[in-house]
Amino acid sequence: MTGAVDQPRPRRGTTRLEEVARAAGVSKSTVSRVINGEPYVSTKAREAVSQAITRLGYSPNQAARTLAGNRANCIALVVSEQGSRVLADPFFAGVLRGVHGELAGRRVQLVLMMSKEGDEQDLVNYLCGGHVDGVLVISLHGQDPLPRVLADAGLPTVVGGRPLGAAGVPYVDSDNFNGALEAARHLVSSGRRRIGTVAGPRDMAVGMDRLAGWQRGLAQAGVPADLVAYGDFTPESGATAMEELLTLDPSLDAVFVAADIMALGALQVLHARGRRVPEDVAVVGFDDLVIASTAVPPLTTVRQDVERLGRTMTSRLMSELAGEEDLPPFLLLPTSLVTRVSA
Amino acid sequence: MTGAVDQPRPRRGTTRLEEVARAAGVSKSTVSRVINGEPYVSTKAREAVSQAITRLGYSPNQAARTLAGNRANCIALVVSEQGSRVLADPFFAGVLRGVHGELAGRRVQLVLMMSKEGDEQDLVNYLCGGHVDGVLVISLHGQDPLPRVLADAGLPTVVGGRPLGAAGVPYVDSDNFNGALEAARHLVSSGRRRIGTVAGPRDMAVGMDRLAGWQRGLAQAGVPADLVAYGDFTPESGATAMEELLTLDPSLDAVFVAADIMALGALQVLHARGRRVPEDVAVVGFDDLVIASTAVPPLTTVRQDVERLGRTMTSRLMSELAGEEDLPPFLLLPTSLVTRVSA
DNA sequence: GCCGCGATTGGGAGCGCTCCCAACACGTCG
DNA sequence: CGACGTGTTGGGAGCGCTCCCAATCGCGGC
Repeated sequence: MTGAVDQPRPRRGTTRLEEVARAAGVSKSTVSRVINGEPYVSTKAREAVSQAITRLGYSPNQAARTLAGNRANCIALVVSEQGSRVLADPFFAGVLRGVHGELAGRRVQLVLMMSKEGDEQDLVNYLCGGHVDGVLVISLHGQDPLPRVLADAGLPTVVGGRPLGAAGVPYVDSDNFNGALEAARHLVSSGRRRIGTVAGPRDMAVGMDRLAGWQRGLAQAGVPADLVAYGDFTPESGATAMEELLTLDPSLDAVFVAADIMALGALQVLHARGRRVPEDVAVVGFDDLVIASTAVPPLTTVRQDVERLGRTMTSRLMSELAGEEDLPPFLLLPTSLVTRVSA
Repeated sequence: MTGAVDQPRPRRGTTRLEEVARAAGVSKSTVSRVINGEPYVSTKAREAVSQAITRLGYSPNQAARTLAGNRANCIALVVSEQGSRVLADPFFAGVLRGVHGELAGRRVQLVLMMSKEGDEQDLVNYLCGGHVDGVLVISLHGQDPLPRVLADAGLPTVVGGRPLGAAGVPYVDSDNFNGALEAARHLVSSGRRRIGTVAGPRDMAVGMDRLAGWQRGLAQAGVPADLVAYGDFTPESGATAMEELLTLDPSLDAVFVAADIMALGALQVLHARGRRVPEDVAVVGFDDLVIASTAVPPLTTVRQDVERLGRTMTSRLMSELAGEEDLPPFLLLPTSLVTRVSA
């Protein structure tokens, strides 16, 4: 009916904890203690159990542990499906790698969930239903209420990227503001004076933070920050925004594009309009995607370490789950300017 | 000790099946039947239960279902960490989206696992330990024994991308051969005669299949297929291979690059060597990544639908889990040439 | 009017594990 | 010398669900 797995295959020949106990000549309790690294087990018993486990190829039944222990040994990574998929791809893959790397060695599984329009309630029910110990949310669009809801339900939650609609929920983000600030300074210090920006969407913190950094950088240098166009993290929107900027001020001599993927579109337009990069117009991107180095010309950009973002989110969550106190309400990861040819 | 979650929080206030039963005025059994869409429930009872579920926000405890039902309601997506990460990114994200989309509506969770050097045995133990009902493997490198091992252990397994080392395990792949064939034909029919290729690694089926398709295409036209250089699905390797080809035959007038990401490197080299694209050298890529359209010039390429690959893998696996018989041993998904500027 | 059979329902035994508690073996201390 | 720790062990009650089996309810046919 639901299309679920409905073929109840015969019980697989899994070795059970009890068999390990028998093989090691101890009780179930002792085996359990060894598995969970608890104290109060003699060295002798511990070794006997370890050997039995290896010999039998025993792997504890997660479902049973979860059920009995009231602990899922499992965290969820939730991705809001809304927002630009284009942005999502390399970003998401990087975060995922970080999350997974940080989880390696801990006996914690990762389940992946994507929130879709309409099934938010199902998602919340599931997450709050004790199936997971904590949640990592990658919130792509601004006012997503999900982190707030989860946190209010008492479920440990860490958000990737500053959430606009969930003040108070711990988050980890790249230092978008200072990255953009550095980009602006770089352009100013290389003698540019009419500096525009292709900003990200107004409803995303990442867009606003990079815009704010750019503004501050120009303001500090006494350069006007009036050339602003908005895109949505697609190449096409980058192209459109670039055309807007050229219309606003044909004498523009530099542009900070708030994402490499949009910078590709911008470069195309500059190319088509006969502007040489970097001679006529300098371009700085953001993210340092793989393709930044193969752009024509190779793109100067602000590097953010997305994999580290994933790792940091995870370790922050695990610390909370381990009961650590006085954890920071947010963490900002450093960004750095990568100078190539375009600026 | 293991760094696992070790704070046994107090039991969360989850509503249980029994409470639903009481609220609906029926027995646990009846509620269970409703949840699982089983027959032999009166309309009246079914409705009462449904209402109670909604009202109480009930979500069944997966751990308990798994434990009792001997069925995990969960499949694993395993990614071999080896192989090019660059290739992995957009490919992986696309597959994942497909898998997830296909799973939507089925009560099946997706857990993500990456195989790392050294912990293969743990992975196999875990997967074969009854924690998952089936496995999707994205096998990036050639002779990975994992699919074979899983299949031999009786665990339903579907591989994404033709596996070299696991004959007999069902797989889904894009039709790399015919895609490359079409690319070669396109180049021939546009008058090119010295056509090279930047092939993928020799130990990956995707590399060999695309190479074979290109060879066949040229052979059918009576054009020599002697200009071959190999890359590893990174832009840098694409650049190096392109230089090789130019050295092999400076009069080359077209190149089929077996991946867009390598094509970017190739374009850079052609640019640097003063060859105009497509006037002097035509370039066809493969994959149709987002960045293909923003390359300079926009890249003609063979499109493969990675998301559909993920969907197809999943539905194939679910069919098997549902006990369907006579399922195809493999499935090839069509590819199509997307003509832009570069060829 | 009684029987049989299909449609429905309820009861309860586990699934494999964790965790609480009691039991025991040694010391040491008063 | 007995009371009292500290370290170590085993036993057994559930965790929330599924699934088997038995009980019940109609209802048409003989």
